Amino acid sequence: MSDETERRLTIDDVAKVAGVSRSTVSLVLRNSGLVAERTKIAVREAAERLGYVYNRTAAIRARHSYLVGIIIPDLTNPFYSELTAGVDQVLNDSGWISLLGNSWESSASQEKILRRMHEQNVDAVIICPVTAADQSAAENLARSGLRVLQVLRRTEADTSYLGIDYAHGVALAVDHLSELGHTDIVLLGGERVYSAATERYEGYISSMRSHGLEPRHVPCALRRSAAAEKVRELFDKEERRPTALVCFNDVVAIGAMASLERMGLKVGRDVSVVGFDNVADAEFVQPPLTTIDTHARQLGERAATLVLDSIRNGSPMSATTIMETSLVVRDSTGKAPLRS
Amino acid sequence: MSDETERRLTIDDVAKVAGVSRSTVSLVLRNSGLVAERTKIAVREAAERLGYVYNRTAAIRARHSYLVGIIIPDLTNPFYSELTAGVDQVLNDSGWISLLGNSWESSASQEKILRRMHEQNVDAVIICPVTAADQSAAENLARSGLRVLQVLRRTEADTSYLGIDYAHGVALAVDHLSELGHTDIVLLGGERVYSAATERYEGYISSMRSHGLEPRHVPCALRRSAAAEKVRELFDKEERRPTALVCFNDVVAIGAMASLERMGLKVGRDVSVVGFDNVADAEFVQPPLTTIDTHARQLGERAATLVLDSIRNGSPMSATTIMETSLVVRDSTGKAPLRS
DNA sequence: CTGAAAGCGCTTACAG
DNA sequence: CTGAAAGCGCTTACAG
Repeated sequence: MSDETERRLTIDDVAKVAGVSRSTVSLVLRNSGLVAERTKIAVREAAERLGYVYNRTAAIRARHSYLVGIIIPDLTNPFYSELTAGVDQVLNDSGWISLLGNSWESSASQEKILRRMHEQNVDAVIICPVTAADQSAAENLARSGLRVLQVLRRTEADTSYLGIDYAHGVALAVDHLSELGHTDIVLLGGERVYSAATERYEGYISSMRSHGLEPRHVPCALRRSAAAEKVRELFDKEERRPTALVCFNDVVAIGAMASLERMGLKVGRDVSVVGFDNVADAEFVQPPLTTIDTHARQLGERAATLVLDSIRNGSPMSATTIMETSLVVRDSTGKAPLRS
Repeated sequence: MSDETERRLTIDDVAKVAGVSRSTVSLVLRNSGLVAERTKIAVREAAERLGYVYNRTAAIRARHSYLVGIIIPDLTNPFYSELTAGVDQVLNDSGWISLLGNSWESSASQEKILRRMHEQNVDAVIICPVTAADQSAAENLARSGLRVLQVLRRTEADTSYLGIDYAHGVALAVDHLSELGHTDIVLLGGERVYSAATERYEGYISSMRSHGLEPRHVPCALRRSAAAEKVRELFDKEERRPTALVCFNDVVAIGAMASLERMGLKVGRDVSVVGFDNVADAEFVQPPLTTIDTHARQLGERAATLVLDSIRNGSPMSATTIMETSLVVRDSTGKAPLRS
């Protein structure tokens, strides 16, 4: 049928075959109400028969690019892959497609990705900004003229924000442990200073205070291995061993649990551990992890929905949306051991 | 500085300020060697000062779109998120950007994504095709004129392929268990028929035979919960309990282990479990999981590299590339228990 | 080395 | 309802 010369078919080819003008084909392809039903059918048939593929790239005068960027710091963290899957799902269902950017917490690569997405003319970008975001990065974000929704972390940049009530989530964890009789409850994780960390921290401090307990924060990097090591140090010396750990997220909790088991401490009996996120594995580690569910998938879906509504209506997004968390009790938490 | 009327700046604006022609600006932006150094500097300064952002979308005559699609069946599986992170990394480093598509194993949505990526004029697509891929989907893939690289799964579609030596990987697992004295070794997982499943299956069968052992395959869906349930059924009755499980992947293994522990069986002593992939959590579950490392990240990097080389040189990709796996021994495997 | 002109494959008024 | 013309913001020969 077609020659070797791989020329991509154009709207004009379709027009010729269908016996209409280029404008009419264009209208049909975008499903305009202006065109007669018969004409539509003829055009669609011609396009189908020829194997024509619409070239959105050439539609530079169109209102939308149907591209939305999603920038996250670490796709490898199950929380973020879940979030990304949620975003992608909703975008796809609506005819949009996601441009992915994994920044690895590097503000340099975040900047690069952001610019490239801008160049590709994205209709919006959903971004969980890197913790090290310098002022200028934040400024650029707001000034760019891009429609941007920050998620999970809130920087100086004056854009819309979709977040989680971290403070309340941590309070749920502390309340749960306090009810079980724990008094030495350590907050594990979070070295850097950024909103998602300080909100957790403040939630922890104030809920410890409200129970009349003395807070203790042990900062650590958000990797399984770093958490494992920190916990080893923490329990190495006999004195001041906490009886419970509130972890920054499930990844930290899983690292911590592995370390405790290796030291011969039984999680859920000798030491209680609470995670944060309710990642897919949380239910299947040993013992199953008590955690604060942050509903990653729904969060992603929500982010995409907010952004799409705004794109389609040309309306601004609501400035701030906060989602609630919930406590999921499993076996990694139990009654506080008796004081020895 | 700029008015309210959010008109995006064009190359002409830059040209005017820099005092050169539009063509010259275009050449500078693409870093052509044709332009004098002084001119380049002047143009770049003007662009910078104005805050001009290149509009790649309008460059419809350019050779590349700088977009590469990556389509996977489940971003939520840590293996795929690792793979995707690898792809994204390499693409970003080279100035490309990834268009993400999560098909959720649905061939309908795979088709939609593929078409949308084609419409967006991607330079290539890296795809792990859905298992249910019908003939027509595969045909389309090959005929589309798109540059496509299939990864992990090989369909009828006649495109380049980057895969893993699954058969050998499974054989490594069986050899390991056989050396530990196991004879009742079950292959757990893989219901559907597609290359990555049959290759594992064949590797299992032939290596069991070579050890003079009787193979037994227990199909099950590739989710933690499904695996947990299948294992419960399998160990429910006293007779014919296997002493070792070779799992389709780590997700299955983690589900299986959770179930065994719940039944009071000690993994690594009563039952040995081998996973597949060496996912990040494998090292941190209890007990740490013996598994076959499929090097997901490197695989993704390799896929991106193959595709980029082909894009840049306009050369075809090598038809088939197969990567090797390696055995990682941890505590989930141990000597076969004595026959009771 | 640089610019004027034509072109890419669409969309958008506008006329009928 | 449909088509001819102009336009989008770039790139690409081509001339000098």
